[in-house]
Amino acid sequence: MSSAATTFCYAYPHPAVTTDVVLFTISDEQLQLLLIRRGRDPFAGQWALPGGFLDIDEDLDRCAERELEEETGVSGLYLEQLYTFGKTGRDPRERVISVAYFALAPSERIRLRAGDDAADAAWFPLTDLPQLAFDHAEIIRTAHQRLVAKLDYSTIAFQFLPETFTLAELQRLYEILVDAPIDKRNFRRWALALGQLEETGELHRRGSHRPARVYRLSDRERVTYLK
Amino acid sequence: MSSAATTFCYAYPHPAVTTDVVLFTISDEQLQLLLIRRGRDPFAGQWALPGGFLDIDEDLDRCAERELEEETGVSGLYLEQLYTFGKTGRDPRERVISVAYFALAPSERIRLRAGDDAADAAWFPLTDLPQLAFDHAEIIRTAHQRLVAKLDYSTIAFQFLPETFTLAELQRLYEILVDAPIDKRNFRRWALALGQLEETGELHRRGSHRPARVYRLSDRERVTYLK
DNA sequence: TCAAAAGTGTTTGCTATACACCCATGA
DNA sequence: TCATGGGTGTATAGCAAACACTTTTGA
Repeated sequence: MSSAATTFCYAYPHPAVTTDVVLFTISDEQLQLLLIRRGRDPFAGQWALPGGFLDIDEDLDRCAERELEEETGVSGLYLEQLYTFGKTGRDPRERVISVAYFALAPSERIRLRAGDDAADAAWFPLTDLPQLAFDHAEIIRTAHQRLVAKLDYSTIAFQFLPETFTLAELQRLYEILVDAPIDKRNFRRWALALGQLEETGELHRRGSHRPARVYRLSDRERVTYLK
Repeated sequence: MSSAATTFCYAYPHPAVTTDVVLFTISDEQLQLLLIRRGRDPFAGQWALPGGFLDIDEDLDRCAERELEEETGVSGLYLEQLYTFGKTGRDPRERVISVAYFALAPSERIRLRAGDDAADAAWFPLTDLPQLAFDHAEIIRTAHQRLVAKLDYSTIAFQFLPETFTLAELQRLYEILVDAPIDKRNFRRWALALGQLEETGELHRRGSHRPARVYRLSDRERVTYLK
């Protein structure tokens, strides 16, 4: 960032290290992810994952967290290391090792930051992505696979939920993620049996029909592994 | 390695990148892993995972493969990226990001290379490890967790098998890994139902009892995911 | 009173587990 | 013929999947 004339020298060549974050959310009844339009070369004007260079005295996780905060203004999102991408030639400037993370956000929590470093930031449906810079298409594929795999054996999807929600909303969330209808009675039995939902006592009145009970997660931070 | 007076300079500080490999095998009826005694500082004389610095024009996977070959003399082992460890201060010399891999070897395939770069190399039972350099104890913990998790939903354990084997040997392998006895009939039904074993036609005569049928994997490379 | 979504149990098939005896061999 | 490990089937319980009607509300 600072272009002082200082340089940093080593006895043998060092790669640069970055973190890139695949931030998923559900909005508009679709799985979407956050992309940034690049302001400068390489790939100026193209869309890319939010990310950037690791500070030399900064932990990897913290770097990913920071990138996420810079783009979204939100902290405390679910964030997990995904995979490290390091093929030679993946960045035309120099050798770059990218430690990729994936993150999940409840949709309404995020109001994208205007302006900032990145020229532009926007949500894209996973099914309709623009052309991407670097090997970011591959990183996204890997992240999506991981997300889908984890649906089966963890409660990770609950990280998409707002503070409070109804069982119908939870079910709809899962239907979007697995892209298939789910049986209502089986789903509700499963969800309640997890023992992680508690009723708020409120009722959600929406239209001319029976109101829905409102739930919250008993431990918002916790992602449990099933079976 | 070459201590020419050349230096490599950058406009901002770069961390070093290494790969470290957790190589498991089964031998002596125990899960064991390969450690190297460090020849030089830091941690000279202490045991550590095999690993080393990434060459600037070398792919990450290739780097891990190379380290493995250098230590064991064997190539073509099962090798998978595990996790990237990058806490500040994990190496006292400079900032080092380590991309850890885990690898599995059939026991008899490995004759450790004498001498070489590393002062010494040896197998240690997971249950009886020496003090370890850097954060390698944590890396090993992570690798072991991953191995155990994968037993449940993949055929990864087959990578521990020699070219040919009997069902009793396969069962014994699993019993060691899960550290519990397994029902013989259920196990054999499960193993054969996978459709990945083929009889060689040979019989294994060992002692004064009925000889065992000998099997091989129908596709040695393939690790399948169950369910 | 009607339309619309919320809420609720039971039956059925499948998969995982428990369990005990005969077989083939070498000594 | 005996000791040793190799090889085989069936019954049962627990879980996942299929399936339809009643309740509550606002208009």
